[in-house]
Amino acid sequence: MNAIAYLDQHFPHFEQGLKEQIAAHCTVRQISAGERLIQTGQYFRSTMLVTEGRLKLYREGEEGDEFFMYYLLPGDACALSMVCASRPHPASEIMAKAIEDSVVLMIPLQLMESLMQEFKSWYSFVVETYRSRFEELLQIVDQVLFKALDERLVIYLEHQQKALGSPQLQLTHQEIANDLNSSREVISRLLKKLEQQKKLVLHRNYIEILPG
Amino acid sequence: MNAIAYLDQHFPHFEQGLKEQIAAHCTVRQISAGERLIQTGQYFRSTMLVTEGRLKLYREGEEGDEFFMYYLLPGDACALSMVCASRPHPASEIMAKAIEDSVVLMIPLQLMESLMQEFKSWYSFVVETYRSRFEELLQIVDQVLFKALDERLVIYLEHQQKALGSPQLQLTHQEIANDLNSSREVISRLLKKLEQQKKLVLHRNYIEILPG
DNA sequence: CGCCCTGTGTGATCTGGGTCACTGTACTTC
DNA sequence: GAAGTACAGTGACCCAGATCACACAGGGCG
Repeated sequence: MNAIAYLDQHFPHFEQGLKEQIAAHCTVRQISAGERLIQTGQYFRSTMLVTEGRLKLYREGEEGDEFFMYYLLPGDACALSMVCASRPHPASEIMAKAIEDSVVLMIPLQLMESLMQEFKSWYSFVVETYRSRFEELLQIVDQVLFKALDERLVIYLEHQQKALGSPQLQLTHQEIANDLNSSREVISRLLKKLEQQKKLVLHRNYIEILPG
Repeated sequence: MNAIAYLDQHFPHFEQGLKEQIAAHCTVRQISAGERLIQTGQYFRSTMLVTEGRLKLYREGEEGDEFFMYYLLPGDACALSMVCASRPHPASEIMAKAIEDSVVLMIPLQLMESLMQEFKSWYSFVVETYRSRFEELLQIVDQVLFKALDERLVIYLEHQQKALGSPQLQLTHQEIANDLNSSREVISRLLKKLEQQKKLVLHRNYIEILPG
């Protein structure tokens, strides 16, 4: 599948000319499940549009802790690759990992400015991407600040359900603990509590969210 | 003082035409010390440029908790007013408070897009503002996530010193506790510890940061 | 001067959640 | 089917930080 076809499929609201320009200059990159896309401490040289698969975006702490922030799904752009990219900068401090085989279009940064000026739909897309990531980040800030772990866990599970599009979540307790920067035992206990409250059922290797 | 004069003083890198356009459409707003500028739950209708004074920007939790995020100083723009503004949106969930008598230029949102297209210096300014606030927010996230309170307090004090431009910080322990979403007693104890480490001297109503 | 009010110091206690040390249970591989 | 290897459950313990309950100091003001 070529760049234009991907763009048609996941970015249908882009003008034709915009799609052509992107296609002419971008490179299509395949990422296999488990692979890391952005490494902490690495420069950006391109903006990324996700067209296939599912990526998880993490914030990395200094001691190698990883904290899950959000998913990138087809049709999404990595706001960070736009933002941090805009000028040379020491370290990105974020990390993206593909959890499925994925495809991203890499748009060289130099193109950004002219696309912004030439195409209204690109301008709005970029601004909207900024806006929504910014807001997401704000959400994260006050979850971490103001909410206890049990509440954060519930929100996390809801997120997963939405992003994965299924009430069966293929997650181990250990993974959840990593994503929330907590520990397995604590997550196990909290999950058990939620099970008792009939909000979910625990199985081996997956969790079933009950509706309601 | 009129808008052009303010712009000349604090935004000298703007093109002349840009300054004129802004001056022609913005309104100059005076805010007195202690006044709140943005209320949680309120829509934005303009982007703000700070030209005088000092504003503190808070994130508000659901139960009325306030968490200090950063200062807005002359020459700064409120990234949030750009971001959230870009489309009607339920609630801002952030709050700005003037700690000195301040002046801001309010630029109507409709102007944004044409300014972006017409003026390179405006485009870079906006992108750079996004970038730096985004990064600040990321810093905040991992401070809160990965650092203990004593370390966060040190960072906070450094911030204050930089933003206020003086090693005498006119802050009560209670204020600091509010800003860090902690409690007075804990802050008092930690400050005492820092005093014992000769990093600062505690006085009534102000804290003196020792160099080094 | 005594009164009050704001800011500060300090101990006692409580609790969420992290850590340690296990046990138990499925599933895989040979 | 035995052994090894993820995953999951559970108790005991610890600690940062919150909360409570004070006591006290300085500064204004009648």
